[in-house]
Parts: sequence; structure tokens; C-alpha cells
Amino acid sequence: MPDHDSDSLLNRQTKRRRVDIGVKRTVGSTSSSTAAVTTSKSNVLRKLLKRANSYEDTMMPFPGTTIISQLLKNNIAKNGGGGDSGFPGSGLSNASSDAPQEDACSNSSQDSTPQECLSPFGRPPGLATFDIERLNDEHLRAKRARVENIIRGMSHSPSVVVPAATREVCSSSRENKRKQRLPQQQQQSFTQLVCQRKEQKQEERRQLKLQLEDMQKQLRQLQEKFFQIYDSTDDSEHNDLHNDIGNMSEDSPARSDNGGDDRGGDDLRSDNEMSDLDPGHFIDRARALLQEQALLADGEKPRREGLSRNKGHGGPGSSMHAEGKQLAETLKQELNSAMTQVVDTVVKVFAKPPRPTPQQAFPTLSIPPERFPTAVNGDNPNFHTANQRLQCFGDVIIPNPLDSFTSMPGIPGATNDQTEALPLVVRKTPSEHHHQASAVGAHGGNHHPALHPSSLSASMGFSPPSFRHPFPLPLMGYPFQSPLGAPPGSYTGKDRNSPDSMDLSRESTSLRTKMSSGHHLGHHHRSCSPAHPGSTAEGLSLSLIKSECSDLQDMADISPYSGSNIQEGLSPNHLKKAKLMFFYTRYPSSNMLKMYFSDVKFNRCITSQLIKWFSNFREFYYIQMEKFARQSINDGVTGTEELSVSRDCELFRALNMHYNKANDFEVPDRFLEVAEITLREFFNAIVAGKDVDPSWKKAIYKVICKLDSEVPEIFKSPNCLQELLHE
DNA sequence: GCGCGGCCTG
DNA sequence: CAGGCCGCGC
Repeated sequence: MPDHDSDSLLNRQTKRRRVDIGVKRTVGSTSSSTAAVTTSKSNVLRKLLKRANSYEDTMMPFPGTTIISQLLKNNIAKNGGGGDSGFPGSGLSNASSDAPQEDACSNSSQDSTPQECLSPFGRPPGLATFDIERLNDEHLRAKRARVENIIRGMSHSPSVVVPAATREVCSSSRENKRKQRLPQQQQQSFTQLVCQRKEQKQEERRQLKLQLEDMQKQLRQLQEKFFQIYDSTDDSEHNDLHNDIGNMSEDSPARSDNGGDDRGGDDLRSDNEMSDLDPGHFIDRARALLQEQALLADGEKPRREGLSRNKGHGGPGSSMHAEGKQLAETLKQELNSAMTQVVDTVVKVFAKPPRPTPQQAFPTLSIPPERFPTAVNGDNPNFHTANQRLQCFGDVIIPNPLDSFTSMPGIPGATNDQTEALPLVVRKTPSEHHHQASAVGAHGGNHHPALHPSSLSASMGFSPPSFRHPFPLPLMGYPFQSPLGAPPGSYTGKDRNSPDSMDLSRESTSLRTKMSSGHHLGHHHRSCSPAHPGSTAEGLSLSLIKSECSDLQDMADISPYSGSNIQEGLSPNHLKKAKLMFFYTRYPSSNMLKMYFSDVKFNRCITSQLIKWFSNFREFYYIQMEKFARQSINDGVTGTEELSVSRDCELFRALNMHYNKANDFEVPDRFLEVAEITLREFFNAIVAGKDVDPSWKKAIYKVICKLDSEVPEIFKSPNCLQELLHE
């Protein structure tokens, strides 16, 4: 007599058994058999590292030498070269990053030969032409990552079986796997780019510094002249202005010589300042100077006018004032233009694409792209993708405000990134989202103006150059309940920031709530630390990231229906209604759901959620059925005729408790019949020993799914709950 | 490739 | 109840 008392446990066990045995979780099971091989891709990496050490000398010069060994040779040769300086936190290849990985999975497979490891990646002859120099230095850091990539790529390589269980066995999760899957070309060129960029930047720095120094000098000179003029006029009003002016050109050099010492100090200071390379500082200083002079000019005028009034005569005074004014104006203009120039220069330096575009950069590589084991990566990294990643990656390190614009709306070609989740958050650009939104929008029709990324810049103003929004901003705080017709202007920052701008009471279903909170979270992160895009991205949970997609779908679909009574989310009442509907139908079609939840704006997400609900209902239902079937068998029941489901039986109470907790709905008799049939089906199946078959329930499902009855029309009413429960 | 249902887990 | 995963069918 089997122990049917511990039914739930038994159920669990059967379930798990089924999984283990059957349902073709073959990947999982087979993986266990090959675990030795798959346990440690990193282990292979370590082996590679070690073996390359011993093979390097013999292998290197020959065609067929693997890239790995090439890299490793370089690595060994340059070991400790300290080439990491240019990669603060790139995290690609710090030695420290190796240790954990090795430690994490370093426990097996001594059986794999170097050939096994290397053969999949054997390179065709011709590596002699390999420009090793190119690989040195910057590439050093990428080598490790590259090797890791290669190893990783083994899982995609047909010649090496690497079951998916690797991801389970190894502590490195899927996300890590994906995160690090940068195409090697990209890494290669990236390092080069960074190097070039550094040089460029330094050059720009120098030039900018010189320019700024020049500007400062000019400013100072102008200022001195200005002061000189008024000092002299104040000191000796009767002096000939022309004389002063005439002297100026002669004075200036002398003065500037005199001031040279001062300026020396200034220059020293400014040098320090410039070493900080804070252009804003120079602008501020220039502005301050300008203001100061403007104030001086303004302050001087009344005084001098008063003086001239007192004197009661024009003559030389008025002409002097006229000339002084003119001079002041000229000086102001000069200062203005100088200022403008400075500003322009600064802006230009910061705005112009400071690095060669990736497209330009790639050809500079002496290493033909095909030399890189693209196949090793499993997928062929297309250049666009790589470049985009590079761009995005570069955003973290290389500020480029223009990126924010060029990658924005209306440049569809700019992005055809993969739709794979993950660091996508960082990678995904607004235009991508826009693209997606438009694509789905084809079904949903027009989308909300706020969906357009351009409103991003409008509502946000200038965003920090290095910051790329992981989410399309307008979506972030999109008020779910906002009517379609709402003017873009109504989409204010307040809306985005204040949770109460959303009617969460209508969004109480967890899905919506989560999404909403997710949006707020995202925005919160950004608004709090816009300067730390990395942390922003990291702070976002994967689930949040993933929900983004559905969000977009939602967003794209919402607008046409907004403003009516249709809500965008499922409420607890909808859940209750669904449960009651389950008494009639266990397998509602999506069309049916749409009919009966007509007050919900359907999209893929809502539909799947409803379907999931019913799936969960069924799950519980069948679990109960199996449980009670086994229990009855346990209790000595021998025939189905002894089984019946009445309103006071335990089974019904359990079901009613689940679907009609408040017991305020009268369960239709038909449900009792169906429940009885189901129970008998389970009973028979178990008695017949069919439950040894992993999919023994499927037969029952087939039977039960035909027993759905019509759902009363009243369920189609949005207010059906009130009507049903008040009856 | 996608939708769906089922199983499992949290 | 939701999410992840998987297999299956279209």
C-alpha cells in the first residue's frame, strides 16, 4: 500500500521524476553525463593557458598555430607589462578576474587533449603575416577575454559538445556569458580606438590649452587697456585722450611686460587649472571678466556724466565720453568675441567626434577580420552590431555628446542590434526602442507622441554626454492612464517623478505595478546618478530589463484606446473574474479571453498573463484531482462509481476555496460534473499504473479540455462581478 | 520563429 | 501567482 498521505510530496516527486525522466529535458540529463567535459570551460581555458606555455616555442612559427597560442605567447612575453593603464575598469582582462573563474570551475577533465581544445579553432595557414606588434600592448588586456570568448565559443562549436548544463554547473551565469561576449574584432579595434583616442585627446588638450592661454592673454590685455584708459582719464581728466590712446599701443607691451610677473603667477595658476582641463572654469573666468568690465563701464558712465554735468560744458569731455563709450563698446565686443571663441572652441572640442568612427577604425587594423575566429563565437558578429556595441561601450569611457543625438530618433539604420536581453540595457539605444515601438505600433496604430525619442531631449534638455539612457526616457514615466490626446507638454518632469501621477489603484495587479515601479526605479536611478551610467545599468534587475520589451509593446498599443474605459492592466477583480470563469472553462482561448475581458486593453502581455492565470488555475485543479484520486485509492476506493464530487466534499471545498474564496459565487453544477470526471480519470489512470508514464496526465488533459462549457454572457460585462456577486 | 501548455521554482 | 524553462505544433 503506497503512502498516499504524503500526497503533495508525492506529487512533487512524481513531477520531478517526470522531469528527470521524461519531458525531454534531455539537455539537462545528457549534460550530467558529459558533465566532466562541460563542467569547466574555464578549466579548459586554464589548460590552454598552461599548454600554450609549453607549446609556444614550437608552435608559434608554424602555420596552423592557433590564435590562442599567439595571444598567449604575446601575453607571456609581455607579462607584467602593465598595459592595463588605459583600461580603468574595463574589466575585460584583469588578472584578478581570472582567478575566481578558475577557482569556480577547475575540477575536472584532465582527459581533454590540447587537440581537443585547440582543434576547433585551428586557424588556416598564413599567420606568419600576422602583425604581432598589433596585438601587443593594448591587446594584451583583451587577450584573456578573447580566449575566454573562444572557450565560450566552444559551446557553439559543432566539434565540441558542450551541453547547456555548463551554465548551471559553472557559477558563471548566463548573463555573464552574454555580457562578455564581445566580438573579438570589436575588442581589438576597441583597444586601438582607445589608444588613438587618448592620443587625440591629448593633442586636443594641448591645442585647447594653448588657445585658452591665448584667449586669456588677450582678455588680460584688453582688460588692462580698458583700465588704463579709464585710470588715466580719471587721474587726469585734462589729459589728451588721443594721447592716451596713442600711448596705448606703446604702453601695452610695457604693461604686459610688467604684468608679466603677475601673469606669470596667473599663468601658473591657470596652468594648474588647465591641467584640470576644466573648460567651464575658463568660461567662468572669462564671463567674470566680462561682467566685471561691464560693471566698470556702467559704473564709470554715471560718474563721468556727473562730472561733465558739473563742469557744465561739453567740449573735450563729451568727446572723450563718446570715444570712451566707443572704446568700451569695442572692448566689450572684443571680449564678447573672445568669449564666443573660447566657448566655441570648448564646445567644438567636446562636440566633435573625437575619435575616428568605428567604420574608419576597422580598416586600419592590419589583421584581416577573417583571421579572427568569428565562428568560435558561435555567431557571426556583424560589423554594425559590433560598432554599436563599441559605441555604447565607448560611452562609458569616452564621452561623446554627439552620440546622444546621432543615435537618437530617425536614424533607423544606426541600429539593428540583436534583441538578446541583457547588457542590452546599456546597449539599447533609444532609436532601437523607437524602432521596436514603431514595428509593434504597426499593429497598434499610431503611438503616443511622448513615445518619440525626440521628446526625450525636449523634456530633458541636454543630457550628460557620457550618459546614455538605458530606457527611452519618455517611456519611463509614461502615465499609463493618460489619454491619447494629452499634449506632449502635459508630459512633465513631475509626471515622471511622482508616483502619484499614476493611478496605481487601477494597476494593483502585480504585473502592472511592477512595471510601473520599474519605470520609476529606472528613472530614479538616472535622476539620482546621471553621472554613473554604469551603476545605473547595473542597478537594474534583469527582470526589469526584460520587462522593458513587454513595456514597449504595451506602450505602443496603449494609445489608441486610451481615454476610454479600457484599462491597460489587469486588476485583482479581473483575477477574481478569471477564477470564476474557470468554473466554466478550463481552457479558454485567447479570443474568448478578449471577449470576456473587453474592458482590458489587450496586448501580448495581457493575453499571456491571462493565459498564465488559467494555466495556474489548471495546475492547481489537476494537482487537487491527482491528490484526491490518490487519496481515495489510499482510502480503499476500488471503482470510479464510488467517486463523486459534491459541494460538501473535501475536494470541492479545496477548489472552491481557491477559485471562490469568498464563497460568494454559486458554482455551477457542471463544474461539479467536470470535477468528478476529472477525478475519475485520474483515479483510473493511477489505478492502471499509467502514472509511470511521464506524460500520463496529457491524456486526461485531452479529455478535460473538451468539457469546457459556455461562459455566461454576464461575464462579458465589465461589471459582471458586481452583478454576479450581488445577485 | 512564435504561441501555447506544462512543469518547476520562488 | 509569476517567471523561467522546455517541448510541441503550427
